[in-house]
Amino acid sequence: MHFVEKLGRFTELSDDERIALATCVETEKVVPAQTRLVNQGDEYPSAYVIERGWSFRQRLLKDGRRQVMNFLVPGDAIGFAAAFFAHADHTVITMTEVRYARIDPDRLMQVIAGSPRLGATLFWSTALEESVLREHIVSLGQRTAREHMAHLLVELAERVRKGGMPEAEAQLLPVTQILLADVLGISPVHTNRTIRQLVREGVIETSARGIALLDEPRLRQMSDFDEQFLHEDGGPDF
Amino acid sequence: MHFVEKLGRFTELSDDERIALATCVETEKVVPAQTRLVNQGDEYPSAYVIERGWSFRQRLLKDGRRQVMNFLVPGDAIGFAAAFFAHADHTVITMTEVRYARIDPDRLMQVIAGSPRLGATLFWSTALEESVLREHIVSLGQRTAREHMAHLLVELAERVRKGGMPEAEAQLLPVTQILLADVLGISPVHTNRTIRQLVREGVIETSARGIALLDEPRLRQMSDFDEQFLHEDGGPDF
DNA sequence: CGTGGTGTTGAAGGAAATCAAGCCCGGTGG
DNA sequence: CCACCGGGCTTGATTTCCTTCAACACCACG
Repeated sequence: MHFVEKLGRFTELSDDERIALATCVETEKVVPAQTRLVNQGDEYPSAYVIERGWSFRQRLLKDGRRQVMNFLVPGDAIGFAAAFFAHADHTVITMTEVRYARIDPDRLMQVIAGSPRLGATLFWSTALEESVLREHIVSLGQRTAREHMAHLLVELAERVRKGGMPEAEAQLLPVTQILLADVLGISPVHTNRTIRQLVREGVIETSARGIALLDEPRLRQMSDFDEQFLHEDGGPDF
Repeated sequence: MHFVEKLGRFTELSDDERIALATCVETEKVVPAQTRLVNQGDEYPSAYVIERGWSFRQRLLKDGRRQVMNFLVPGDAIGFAAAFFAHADHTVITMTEVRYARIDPDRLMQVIAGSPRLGATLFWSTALEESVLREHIVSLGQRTAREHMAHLLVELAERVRKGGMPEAEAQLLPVTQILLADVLGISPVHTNRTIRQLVREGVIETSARGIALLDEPRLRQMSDFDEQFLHEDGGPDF
């Protein structure tokens, strides 16, 4: 029930609200790495909430270039707003084994109708996601590859910490460098050089399974990380 | 009442809903160009809807670099979701004289509580905005300066067309090249060279007051513009 | 009639892409 | 068992795109 917990972190939910929310959760499912949860161009399948593991959103251009939008960690939602659209404009792929819950959109609508506070809270969590997108825009437009990389790593560490991912998994970002290149909008070769440099400086560490942070304070400093952008400064005001 | 009209384009609103929405609109105000409607770091002032003119959102880094997130055209909303946050993480500045309406958030909340359909519609319009941000990420990450510029121009032409801006204004994007540089994430000099090239090719035209499109089909083609991303394919499904 | 913001263009330097080659490692099949 | 293969990682050399620096023209404005 990460979904209920996540919203509960924003607003103090009553027991009634918790119970009502829980009735929206349908089946839970576990899928292996490299599974497509949503397919660009297809009809939007449904609404989901990630409960365990890593995934990411990507968008393909006609000539094969791809851009990775963001990563999804436990507590993140898929398709709450986007489900309004006829077709998905992006693909969601799992990077590890992932457990997720299907949410019944109609039921959710009913629940919200009964509790505007819940609606506002949901709205809030969408706004938070938008904030992450905006920060990505800033990174792509203004930060150097090095700064962008550092910023991304700190952001993920932060989000994962709040998302209730088990400590062991949270320490390690399970990405290939090719994937990372398409997040940062740079070539795989340059991604590699940037990573190697950060490793030489001792702020990160690489292994076969991914990237681990060694010196988060320095990463924050070199990326000019703004504590405020994940908006820990409060949820909706009632 | 562009606000009501805009939402009305997504969903068939009843007269009651229209009237209820209209009661949320407080004062209307007209401000000159270069006015700050929202200030990064300040408390979020309120919620607004743009009714006439051009503005943009920007975010400043500590060292002075700035990134422009997106442009705001008539019908666009400011601060509906973001007002939940304690502090604004960006600044909004007008580029022309702008007329906007203040929306009473509390009143809006009440109205939504009385009509979940309205809430969903508002939610939908937020999702649409997010879609524009995602496209900006794709452009920054994957497209060349030339492609990005072409894509931006077509996107704005399209949005402005749907936003009910007067034909005369809609034809002209009132930007300085320095501003455009901070949208595209490139230097002013390179922005200039990119523009000059497009002018030489005869697809756009510049004047003291801004940029005008001459050959939209070619711009679409060179930017691989995807008709679908502004999601004309339908609003919320009831 | 200066003055500052904007636009324009050339020249030089730097960041990142591309091209190319070799490595490690896990999987697969002879 | 090991040869082979493919995917990801690493590094050097070269090229391309974009930045930076610099100079000047233009024009709106005080």
